[in-house]
Amino acid sequence: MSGRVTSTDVAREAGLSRATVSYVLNDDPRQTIPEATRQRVLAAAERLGYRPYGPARLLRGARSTLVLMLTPGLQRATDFVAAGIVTQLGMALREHGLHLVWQLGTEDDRSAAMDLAPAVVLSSAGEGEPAFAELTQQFSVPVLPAFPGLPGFLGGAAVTQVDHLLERGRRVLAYAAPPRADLEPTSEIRWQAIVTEARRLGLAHPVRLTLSANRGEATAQLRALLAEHPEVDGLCAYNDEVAFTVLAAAHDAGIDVPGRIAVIGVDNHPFGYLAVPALSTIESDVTEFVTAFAKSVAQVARGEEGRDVLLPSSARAVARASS
Amino acid sequence: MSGRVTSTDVAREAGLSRATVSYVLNDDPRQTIPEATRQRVLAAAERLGYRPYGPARLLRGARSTLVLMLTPGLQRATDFVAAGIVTQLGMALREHGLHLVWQLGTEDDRSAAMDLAPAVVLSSAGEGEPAFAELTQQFSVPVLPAFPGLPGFLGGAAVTQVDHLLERGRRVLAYAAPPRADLEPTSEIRWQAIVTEARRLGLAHPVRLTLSANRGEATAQLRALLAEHPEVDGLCAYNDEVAFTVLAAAHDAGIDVPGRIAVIGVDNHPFGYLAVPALSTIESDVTEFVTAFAKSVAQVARGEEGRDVLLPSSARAVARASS
DNA sequence: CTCCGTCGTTGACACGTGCAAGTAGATCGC
DNA sequence: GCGATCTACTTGCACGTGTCAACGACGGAG
Repeated sequence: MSGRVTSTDVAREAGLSRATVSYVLNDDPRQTIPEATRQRVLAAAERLGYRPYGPARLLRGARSTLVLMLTPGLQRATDFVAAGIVTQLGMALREHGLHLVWQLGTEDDRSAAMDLAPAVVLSSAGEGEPAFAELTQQFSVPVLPAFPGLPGFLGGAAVTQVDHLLERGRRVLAYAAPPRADLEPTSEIRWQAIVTEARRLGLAHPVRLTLSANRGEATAQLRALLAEHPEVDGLCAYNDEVAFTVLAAAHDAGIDVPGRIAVIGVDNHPFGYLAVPALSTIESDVTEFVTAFAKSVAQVARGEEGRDVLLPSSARAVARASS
Repeated sequence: MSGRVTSTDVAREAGLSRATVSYVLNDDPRQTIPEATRQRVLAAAERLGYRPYGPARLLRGARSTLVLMLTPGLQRATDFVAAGIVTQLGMALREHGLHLVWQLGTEDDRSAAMDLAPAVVLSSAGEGEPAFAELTQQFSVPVLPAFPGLPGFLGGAAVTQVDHLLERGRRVLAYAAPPRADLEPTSEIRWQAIVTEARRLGLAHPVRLTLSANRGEATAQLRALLAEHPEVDGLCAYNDEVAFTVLAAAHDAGIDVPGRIAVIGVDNHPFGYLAVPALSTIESDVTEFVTAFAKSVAQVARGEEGRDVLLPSSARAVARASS
């Protein structure tokens, strides 16, 4: 590396020592520096385009400003919820002087974070999972769950779905699960929450259906479901994508929504507003979570014990034409 | 930092010098090391859980394995195209020994990359934009456009839209632009490509419409458009989100799609398959771009001159019920 | 004039690593 | 038998930074 401008260069340019330069640029309050030399250093630094070299200051013992977020890839369109949280979190952390960087892909790639030496690592793996403990060991850095309290968050949305359909006068519910096997754990949480809430409200035990991703098959499945369970009049979908599948199937089967059956999704995907009929859904306001979580992460980054923050377990129904 | 295990610790544990430890762990081919000591070092390192400290090796002059991607936040659901490219690129770069990290948000935050000292920076800003030159100056690191040849990419999709509608027997086209002002530059590229292709094919000059995000307003707009231009029988949407708006408006207005007007979007959003009617769209295969681009980035990271790689300007029509 | 405190500045060290150069001891060539 | 080569290591420097302790100058107090 020949091209790097070091603080030694600045010192030479300003005709001062490197120490003085360092004191000026970090404006160390314990040092008294006359305005004249201050300006001299600043001018020299500006002239040379000096930028302190991160690795060197880290080596010296400075705390990193980096927060590393580890998640699997963004394959599905519905991952936009997580993407939104990450985006917001990045902005919130910036106000604490921290910088969020995001690494997609398999989490077992340990060498990744070596070069960047983050202050904190956020992992999408839940706190209980084995991958989590492994990470803590791998980095010599605190590891936090990226989405703490996720089960409550997921369950809360499902509960709100049931409450909303009850308000709309529905009494016998179905649950549409996604076809992807890797979503099974989350789907199970939603399903259990729906079952529990239905029981609490004195409703009939809900019917569960794993909906095909194929439109024709989904149509047949929906027809069969309503034939077999004619009393079903409301449907909670795993998320808006599954809800879209239900709407498409209902349209193709000539089933009236919400006349014959009411449908509600989760996520408040922007396309839901444009569905036929417009899709009712559940929206979760995560802004207060994000700000609280950012503060907690900042504490951990400073070496303190971070306060526990959980994703909100309450959610809001967005009522549209499909329910 | 008390807790860090250094190579000195490993050396002491193995009863050898630090240099030997370094040679073993980096298996330096210029050194001959007997298997016995080799194992001794490896065992000691394993026992202590030693992980070399990235900043220190960077300081020593090692090349960083990090590639920093800078883009604005992922707000809109349609950003999933970019998200997909980023995900794929991350995997491709890993095969070159590089690690992609992604920072969302405003690009003017220069201090961000300081701590992580990347080998290359990828900016979503186009090569021509002023922000681009600024970045190159700010980092002392090569900056590449994250999506090179974006105009051709965008135009190619639009051209394919026109060709497809012509194949379907449509002769007079409309173009539906998005309401967001920040998309205007991209939208203009699409519009120009459509105009040019229509002229080349001897079609009438297309009609341009900036569609409201409000469903009711969009319905009125679409009605007015078809009343004013009764000869219009095909519509190219800016992307699938706008196309969804068109489909919703057509449904609400009682306009038959594709009977009265054929509609085609861009992006191949997964929800398009579930639209009413199923949305025709344009799909671009970026895998060969991604692999070629990853190779180019790896060259630049090694200090060589990277070969120019462009996003594909050709695209494929996905024909569904809406056209 | 001497002593001492303050101000402004500097030399020197440490952080953890990679690698060039050097060094004992063993082995080889003649 | 003795220098030359080779093996298996070690000593030591450099990377760029933050900061402690020291140091000269200077001015005021006695």
